[in-house]
Amino acid sequence: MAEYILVAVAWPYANSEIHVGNLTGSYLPADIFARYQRLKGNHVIMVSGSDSHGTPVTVRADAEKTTPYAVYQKYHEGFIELFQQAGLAYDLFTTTHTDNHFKVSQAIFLALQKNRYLYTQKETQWYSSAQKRFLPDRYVEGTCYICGYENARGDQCDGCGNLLDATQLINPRSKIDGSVPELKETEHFYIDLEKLQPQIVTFLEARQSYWRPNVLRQSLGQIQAEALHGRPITRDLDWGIPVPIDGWQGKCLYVWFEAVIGYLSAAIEWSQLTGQPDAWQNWWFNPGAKSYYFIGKDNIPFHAVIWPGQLIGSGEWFGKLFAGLDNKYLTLPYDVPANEFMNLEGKKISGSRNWAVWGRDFLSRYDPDALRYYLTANMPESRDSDWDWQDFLLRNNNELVATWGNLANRVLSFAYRNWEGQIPKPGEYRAIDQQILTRVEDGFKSVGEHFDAVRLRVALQEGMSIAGEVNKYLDETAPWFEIKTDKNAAATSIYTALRAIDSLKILLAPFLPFSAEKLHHYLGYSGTLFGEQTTQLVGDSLGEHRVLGYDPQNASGKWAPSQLPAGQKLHEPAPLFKKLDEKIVAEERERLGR
RNA sequence: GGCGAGGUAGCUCAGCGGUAGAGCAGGGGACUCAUAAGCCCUUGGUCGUGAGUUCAAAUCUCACCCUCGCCA
Repeated sequence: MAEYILVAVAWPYANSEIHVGNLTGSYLPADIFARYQRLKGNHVIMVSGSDSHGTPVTVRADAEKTTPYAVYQKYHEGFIELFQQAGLAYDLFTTTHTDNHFKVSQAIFLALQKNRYLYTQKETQWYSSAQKRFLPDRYVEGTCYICGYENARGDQCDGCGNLLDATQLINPRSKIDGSVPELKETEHFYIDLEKLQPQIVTFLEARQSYWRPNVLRQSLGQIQAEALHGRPITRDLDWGIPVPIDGWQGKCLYVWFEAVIGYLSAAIEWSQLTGQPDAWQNWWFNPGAKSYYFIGKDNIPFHAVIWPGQLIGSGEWFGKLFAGLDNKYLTLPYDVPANEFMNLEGKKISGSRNWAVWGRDFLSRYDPDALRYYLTANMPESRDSDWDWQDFLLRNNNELVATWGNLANRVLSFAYRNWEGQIPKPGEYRAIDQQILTRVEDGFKSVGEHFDAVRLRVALQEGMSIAGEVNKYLDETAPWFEIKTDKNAAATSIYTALRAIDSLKILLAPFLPFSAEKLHHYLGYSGTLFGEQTTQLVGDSLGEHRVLGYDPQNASGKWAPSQLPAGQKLHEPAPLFKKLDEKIVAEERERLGR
């Protein structure tokens, strides 16, 4: 029976470009997983969007003498362009700056309040009278009250490494304009995580048998070591979602609180845009639906602890307030397969120092499947990994091109040339033919199991090792000899090999969608394996936002072994991948850090 | 500072109590359908450091060092 699968993907912050570390950390694994689930015939929605609010966007806007709105729009457009080029097939990639998201976030806030999981608390914070706004801790600099270091940030001192209480800084000054701030009292809403803790623990315990150990320790382990405490969910800011309470003008929901709600609001927006307004409930009000959250390790506490807390705390009230339905509870995360980080040439990726491989820049010189292959083969699933240009070159040339691309190409071109451009008709299968076909067909089970457990590296490895065995099969049957003496035997070998690559095409399609479509075409099929990426401009009271979508209508790929029909007309084949020149290694390294 | 993850062949990683494994790179060989790709054979490691438990430790315990994340 088809399952409802929600693929929830981290929301990129709309104040910087996306680099390969971001891609391999969450966006790419999510897409690979979603494509697999689509091939399986499950009901998949993959959603995310630009995280558009918060101080960093405002600060950049000030620096560039523009508006936060313009800053977020600029990066948002760039994200959509990149995701199209990289084949990241979101059912909806939207933004947090929409009427819909505002409404949904406010409803979650109110539901938490109805259930008495919110409280307010007064505190003092640095206030810039010059700018007429409160300053977040990290935008205040001053002398460290512990070590005397003069350029300590409000949240942490780079001199002694201690975390600081910003209000105790000596000689404070605004990092934004250098003005001297003053302490001022302010009041904020808090989410009562202490009260939610027992339910959060129950939620985590129910999932500990299959969650990744690093995720479990950062969530359940952390809580067991140290109890949860309340956390502020509002800020003194005007760029964001207003607190939906009278008398709270000028305050907004804290970004971390509202951005995660995007997983829910994006599903709702997707329903509306596709003309099925209640469809989101199949994922969000369905205890049988499975939601997978693809995020980086820095986000584990938010997704494995606090977000479930927000959902649990909303209880029945979200359904009542937002949809007028009783007795509906929001679906809790099924899995949070968080990845570690990717470094670059042995050093931490740093955007500000340009120590990064940027997604769009990379794709202006190389193909998306080459990127997807390397990032999957090297995905930081269980520990930090490293992007190394030499390694990229070697893996591209020796694995992707040599093992898989060359296999497809040698089989296709041999068939095309010797059987008038058609799939040859095989004779009786010999033991060796049966053996390789069984091996390939078993791949749907073995690779599938790895996918189900979100072990993408191993899934790819298994697929590639099957490709290796088909190469061996060809060497053993040697159809280029057979054809000289027994064309029928050669036809059997080549048909078998074609059928094997037809299956491998599907096994590898989630990783390598562009070349899989090419191969699908060369093999003479007319449809496409996957649907199409689309964009559209949506208007609401906050302005216009472009969204990236996915139209599955023409998707014909199925997670099942090949039934390749003999006699089918082939299209003239060409290599699936490009071999790269050794000189790119030095060239690319030269660009870094400049 | 507290919690957590990781440190195994040149590179990427698996193994997690019982004579060190895979892929790629390196070396050699037979072939030629193929993007000089594929196939066969092969070199290579005192498993971060030090100590302990055990008949036996990469695998368990403790300390320390290095990298990374989270929290206050």
